[in-house]
Formats: sequence, C-alpha cells, structure tokens
Amino acid sequence: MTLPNQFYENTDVIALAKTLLGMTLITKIEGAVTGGIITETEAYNGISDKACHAFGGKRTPRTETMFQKGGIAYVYLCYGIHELFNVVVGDETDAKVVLIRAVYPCIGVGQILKRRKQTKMTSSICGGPGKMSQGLGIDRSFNGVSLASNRVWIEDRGIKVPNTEVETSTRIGVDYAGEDAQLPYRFVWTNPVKPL
DNA sequence: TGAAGGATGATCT
DNA sequence: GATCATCCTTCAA
Repeated sequence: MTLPNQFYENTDVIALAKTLLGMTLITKIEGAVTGGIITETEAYNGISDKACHAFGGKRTPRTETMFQKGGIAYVYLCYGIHELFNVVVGDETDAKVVLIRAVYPCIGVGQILKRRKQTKMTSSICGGPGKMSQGLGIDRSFNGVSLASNRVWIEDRGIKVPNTEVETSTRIGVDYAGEDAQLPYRFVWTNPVKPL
C-alpha cells in the first residue's frame, strides 16, 4: 500500500529514516514506472542539525521546500552534477528530511538500466544518491512534488527488515558539520545483494 | 556582480 | 585510492 500522508508527519526523523528501509520508492515518468527497495537512508534533523541545509532556521529559495509539511520531495543539485532525493517529514516548522541514498531496483529494471546506460544488473546500479536518482529518473523538477501524487511515491510492500540487518553509522560527506557529523544518523540495510 | 564551495560519481593508476 | 568533472546556491561587496 502507498504510505499515507500521516506517515510523513511523524517528527521523529531518526525513527522514520530507519522505518523507510525496506519500503519501495516508485517513480512514474512519461508512463514509465520504475522503483526500488530502499536500502540506505540518512536523517537530517532539521534546524538544529549543522549538516542540514536549513540549520539555524535558515530559509533560502532552496531550503524553502524543507519548510513545508511532511510528505513532499526535496530534490537539489550537489557538486553541480548529481541530483539528491530527500523526503520532507515532520511539520512546516522543523525542516526535517530523510535523504534516500540507495535503492535496490525491482520495478522497471530494464528502464533503470537504460537510464544508467548499463546493460546488466550490478550491486552498484543504484548504490549512491546520484546514481539512485538517475536510475529512477528523478531530477529537480521533482522538488516540492507531493508523495501522494502520481509522479513519485513510496509503498509499503510488507517487506520486513530485522533490526539485526540494519547497520547504523555516521553520515557521509558532512565533515563540515562539526560534532553533528558524528551523529549515528545513517541507516543501511545489510541484506546481501541478490542479482535479479 | 563575483567568487567559493559542496549530503558525488566516473575514470584512471 | 586519487583526481577531476561541473554548476547551482550562497554570501560578500
């Protein structure tokens, strides 16, 4: 089932990031449906988190998307090249988001491979934020799009992720965030990768 | 109006 | 493992 809006209104972004592991992220672009099981997430804990773009309550044209009610997508460009896909959660004051870092392709795999210009399934086909977005066809036009729309949404397909298979670690590439860079806000599903 | 830097990935050694 | 590609956002004049 598609996750209800209510799901994203939870203000515990840490628990939410962990819960999203095993869920299925799906996009539909020009009729082509692609999706994958979420295997890696990071929590960005809003205005009190130095690693978050909205740290300190900073509102800019870019971060404005985060200052909305949970249940929409926040997509932005990193290093001028890569589109990173986030899920806005909580309410319109806290700017909390969950970064989806990796998925395991399971819907429209052929289309995903085509977008990634690959011919065979590998463990790294969507094994990073930029690659994941490219594989699912996500770009900045998805910024601010509701996850209750028919362009992008997340489904709970009943996949269970045991706690013993979840690895917690520090976030990637946020050294500039000082102490907050040490926070255990990254969640990885360590389930062995099975080639399709 | 300009300059610096970044939540990465591909490629080469 | 090291390097570079590449461009938007942000902040300072």
